[in-house]
This record gives sequence, C-alpha cells and structure tokens, in this order.
Amino acid sequence: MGRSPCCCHDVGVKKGPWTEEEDKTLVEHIQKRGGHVGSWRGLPKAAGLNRCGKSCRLRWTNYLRPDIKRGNFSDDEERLIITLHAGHGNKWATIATHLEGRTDNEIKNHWNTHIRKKLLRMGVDPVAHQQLPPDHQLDGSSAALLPEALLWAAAAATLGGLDIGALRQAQLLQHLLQAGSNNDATNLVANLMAASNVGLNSSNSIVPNILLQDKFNMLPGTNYLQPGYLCNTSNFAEQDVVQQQLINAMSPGTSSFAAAEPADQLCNTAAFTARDIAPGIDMLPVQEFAGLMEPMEQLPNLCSLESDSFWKELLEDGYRL
DNA sequence: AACCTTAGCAACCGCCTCGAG
DNA sequence: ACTCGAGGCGGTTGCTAAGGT
Repeated sequence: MGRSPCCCHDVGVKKGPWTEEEDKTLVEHIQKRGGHVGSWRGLPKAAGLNRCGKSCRLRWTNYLRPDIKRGNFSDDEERLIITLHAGHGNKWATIATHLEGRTDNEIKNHWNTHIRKKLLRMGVDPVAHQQLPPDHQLDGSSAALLPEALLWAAAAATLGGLDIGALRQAQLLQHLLQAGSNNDATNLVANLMAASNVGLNSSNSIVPNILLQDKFNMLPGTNYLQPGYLCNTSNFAEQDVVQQQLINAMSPGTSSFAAAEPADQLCNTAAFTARDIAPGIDMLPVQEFAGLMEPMEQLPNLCSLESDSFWKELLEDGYRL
C-alpha cells in the first residue's frame, strides 16, 4: 500500500505557530458549518487558510475546540493518567478518552514533563510501573511519597487491561488512600463507605475486601470480615446486604487509630466471619486474590503486614501516606 | 546585562489504520 | 481482495520563557 503524499509537503504552505487571525478564520469557518468539518484536506482552501489540512485539524483538536479543558491537571487526573498508563502504555488517545476535555497531546506532554519525573522521584519506574531498585532511585527526600506511588503503580499494573470493573477497583483503592490521609474517624468512615460503594457495586469484579478489612480493623473494637476471604458476588442484592450490614455494624463513636492493634494481630482474632454477615455469599480464599496480585512482585504479601517493616510502619502510622 | 541551561508545550513528521470504491 | 485517500496516532522537534551563572 503506497503512502499518499501529505498536503503538508505542498510548496508555499505556511508552517509554525498559528496567529490569532488564523485561529479566528479556522474557528469561524467550522462554526459556520455547525461544527462539522467535512474534509480536513479541503478545509484550508474553503476557509481561505494557507495551511495544510493536517495542521488545521491538529490546531482545532488540540487547541481551538470549544470543549477543551485547559489549566493544571488535578491530583485525581494525574492518578487516573498513571492508572491508565499502566494498563495501556503510551496509548495517549485511549487515555484521553477517559479524561474529559483533555487532549492526547496535552496528556502526553504532561506525562513527559511532570508525571514521569514525579514517579522517578518517588522511586517508581514510569514504564514498568514498579519500584525501581534502590541504586536507581533519585534520593530519599521523597520517601514519604513512596507508599502511595507504589500502591498506585502496583494496582494499576495488576489491573492490566483496564475495563470498567478494573477502573472501579482503582477508584476503590483511591478512596482507601484518601481515607488514610488523616486520622479523622468520621472522614475515614465516609471514605470507606464511598470505597465500598464502588467496590460492591461493580459487576463481575472481585472486590479486594482484604484491604477494606484492614481498614475496618484499624478501628478499635471492630472486626467485620473474616480475614483471608474475599467477597466475590456480583449480585447487587447480596452486595447491598453486605453493605447495609457493614454500615449497621459500624460504630460511629470510634475516634482514632492511636489505640489500634496491628492489623495481623486483629486478623487472628476476628469476632465473626463474613458468612455471619451475609450467609450464602460466595467467598473465596485470599489465595485466589493473591493469584490476581501475582505480577506485583515488588509488593509484600498483603496477609503478612506485621512481618514486613515497610507495611508495619505504614499501618502504625494510621495509613498516613 | 549578557549568556547559557532547562522546562514546558505547540506543532510537525511519518507511519498506521480504516473505510469507500 | 486490493488500492487509495483521509484521518488518527505517537514520537520528536523546535520555539519561548524562566531561571541560573
């Protein structure tokens, strides 16, 4: 298949930065046609522009389009980009479809100039989305940022080919991280409920309740889920039962993490099982979840929190990341 | 003040994919 | 099944402004 010559090679076609006048001409031409461009190749002549069609399309889609959102990227947008990048790689156009008002070019530029460097500073390989070996990390000054970066990168890498369920799981993780941002119990409960909403409502996706369980266990006197088990139901009615019973069981008077026992210790003293909460719901041993997490070689076993100093410190710090 | 370096980003280039004929 | 035109995409370039010496 022979490649057609690009109109950009035409002699006399202007290149380089667009002037205000050119922008105005292009916008007015497209608006006159009700936003419908038709043929980009034929547009310059029709609009009276000395540009190639490709250049016009690029200028319109990346800059002049009315629905483009400009300005700094929010933390949420950055997290989403990292998550999506782990699943899709440099498929900027695919990533852009998940960020309303952002163009692939803008996301690509932001990745290369900001996010990539941020991840490197945090000791995370921006390509493999895994922790870099110690001798490849920049310095220890950003060590406090490592847990969040790791969790995000690892979760994203684990999710692999992203689908709606996977994205919801990523959101769940995000809520969990937000829940750990301070010691306010009310905020924690609100975030946990938000997290469980995302997880429990996702159809055909396994909700990592082991993570929720650790969060719940951080509240004194609460043990809601049998450690080592996951809720694997996609039945909304059953999910609602679980959720309602979790909410009912939640004791609102609990205050801080300060008196919380280490998670593993609590794991061994579960007050009642998940089957007590919602009989009939299929529960899977955590080993199956561990199977899902297999690619996360850099992460410690989630059931061995107490034995790993990194995670132990993280837990004792009340998930303050 | 002049020069150099770096960061940010708009725009370009060339290959790929898709759909009509 | 094949060709070809057109749009889409990702990598890269080059300009500009800000910061440093």
